[in-house]
Amino acid sequence: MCRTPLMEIYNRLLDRFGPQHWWPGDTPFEVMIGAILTQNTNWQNVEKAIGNLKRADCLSVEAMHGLKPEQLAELIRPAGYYNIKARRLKNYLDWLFARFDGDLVRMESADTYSLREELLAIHGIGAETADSILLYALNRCVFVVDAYTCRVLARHGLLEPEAGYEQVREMFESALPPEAPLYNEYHALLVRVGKEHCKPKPKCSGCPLEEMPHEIEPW
DNA sequence: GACCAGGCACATC
DNA sequence: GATGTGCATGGT
Repeated sequence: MCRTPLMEIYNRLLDRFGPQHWWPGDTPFEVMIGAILTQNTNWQNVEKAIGNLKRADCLSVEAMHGLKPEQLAELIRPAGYYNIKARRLKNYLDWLFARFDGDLVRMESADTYSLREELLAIHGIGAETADSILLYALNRCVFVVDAYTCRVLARHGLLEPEAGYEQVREMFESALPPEAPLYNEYHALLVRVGKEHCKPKPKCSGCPLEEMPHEIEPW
């Protein structure tokens, strides 16, 4: 059994919270759209926006691509930053059509890291959004780092305060077996424990990582 | 009313 | 390269 600190943390979180069944989304496309809509936004607000898109029958590659930016903005208004996000969604859809003719099946055949580079080149798609799409929509073995990941690890002294996104991602990917279901569950668990026990302020309480075994130390 | 939420791009120094 | 700012809704 793998006993690295990061695996130990994972096992603790899984014991405490159980499987999180992420990402909430019915289809890979819905997951992709949710990844963009949730940028710096509460998931509850994203659900309202996705609900609007579904009711308008616009939660498909073709339908959304056919919307004008202002129409899309109105539908996603509850998710906040709606003008910016409408533009970002359009940029993503434009790329999907330019690169794969809007066909997600064709997207599946692309290499993970060349796909990652292409996603990062889209205006409005940053590292976390790209990796969320790769892991949660396409089941690629890429660890998603987010604000919760950094906050939880930093709060427990497991991260250098100045660690950047790529550094944290590589830390996880080099410490864990390369299994997408593991990455999926781990990130979801970090969000869960972050939401419930690691508020920005005051300090966290009742966190299952508070009483880590002695052998688990910062690296 | 203040704070927070599963970022990102851009301006400025 | 580091730091600050705009983008915006909705829940607590």
